[in-house]
Amino acid sequence: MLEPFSLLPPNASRSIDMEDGDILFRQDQPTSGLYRVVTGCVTLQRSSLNGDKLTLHRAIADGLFAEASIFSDKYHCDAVCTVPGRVLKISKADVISTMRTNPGFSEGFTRLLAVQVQRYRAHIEMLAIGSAKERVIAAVQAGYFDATVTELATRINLTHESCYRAFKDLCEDGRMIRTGRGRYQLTT
Amino acid sequence: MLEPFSLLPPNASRSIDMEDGDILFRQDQPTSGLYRVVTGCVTLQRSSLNGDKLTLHRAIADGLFAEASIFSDKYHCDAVCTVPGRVLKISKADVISTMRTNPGFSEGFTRLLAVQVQRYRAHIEMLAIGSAKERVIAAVQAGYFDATVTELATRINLTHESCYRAFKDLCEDGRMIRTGRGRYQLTT
DNA sequence: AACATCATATGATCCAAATCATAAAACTTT
DNA sequence: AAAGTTTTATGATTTGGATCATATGATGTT
Repeated sequence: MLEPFSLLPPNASRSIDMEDGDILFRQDQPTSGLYRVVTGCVTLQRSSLNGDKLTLHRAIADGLFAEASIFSDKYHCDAVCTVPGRVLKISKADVISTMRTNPGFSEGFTRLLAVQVQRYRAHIEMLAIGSAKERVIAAVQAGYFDATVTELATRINLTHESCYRAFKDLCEDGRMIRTGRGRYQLTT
Repeated sequence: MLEPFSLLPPNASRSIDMEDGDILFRQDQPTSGLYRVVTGCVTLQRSSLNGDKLTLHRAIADGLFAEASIFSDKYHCDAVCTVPGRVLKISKADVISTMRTNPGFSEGFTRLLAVQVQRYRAHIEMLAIGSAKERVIAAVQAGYFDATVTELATRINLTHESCYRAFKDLCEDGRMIRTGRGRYQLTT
């Protein structure tokens, strides 16, 4: 995918190192930009009236967050660093002005969001699959199994134990084959 | 939310009645537009090499689908009617030309997608909540409980039985109150 | 080289949600 | 008014995934 943010002026983004617990923005603060995670993790959360926190998103490497801030006066949640690392802050003013002057950027940004919508929908359908085995199959078909079994498991709301067992059972069923330690692939 | 599609020329969309099993488009067909469901349900699915189908999305009343077709030459999945009803087909050519000539439309469309991304992320985090009771609480806080308990249950991947029991337990815990038959609301 | 950490892997046990069953109230439809 | 359907509701039972425990190979650090 073409990266629309490369079309922004060179000084539109700023690198920010973050420590555990650092707050990038708070709910109701005026919006100043969107972010891209380079390393680490940022958790977006909203505090309810009584005090308990609702996690809205956890952004990890290469993930954008607060895209909607471009269209809003205030951030609608808090952004807290939960794994130390680095983020790129992308200036709202620059995004807006570039959107108005550069149709390529505007279209690229819109496409990027459209593709994300597509992926999230597919992901939500995958999470609706009741059986661990079938969910693992769907996830592998969707190309989710690019790294470790543990990471795959977390992504599809399974424990790593259940995920290993699903792989094992699927191999016994002949629907997958073990190609090495922690390596499984679909048959057919 | 402002409805960007109201900015399209009057003849940009076309109403289509659909019966169960009707196919609105097939994978690899050239893209001609995106759709809005008026009534009924359209399932987007991709057929894998062996033959079994992977559901990517089920669009219901007021839901848009195939937004990414605007940026793609071919549909990347099949769209099949699974509950009879009616859809509005929105012409790709008109969307593209309006995006290029009307900044308000372009911005509105982008915002619409950004808000959807936001919602889907929050939804995915909600589905990661292990306990039925906590998931129900999060769903109610997010404003999901606007209709029936059964509908809420389906949205958050619970059976209606488990959802009723969660409500009951939460009332016993004093975290919710029953305000009538099938009516529950948060305390605090 | 020694040590720590992480991913892989599987066995044993537990438990919460699914499933199955039933029923009454509410609401459609005929 | 009767019949059918949907929603609400809860009890009994089952089961699949979570949890807990353990171990080994791989990787990374001092």
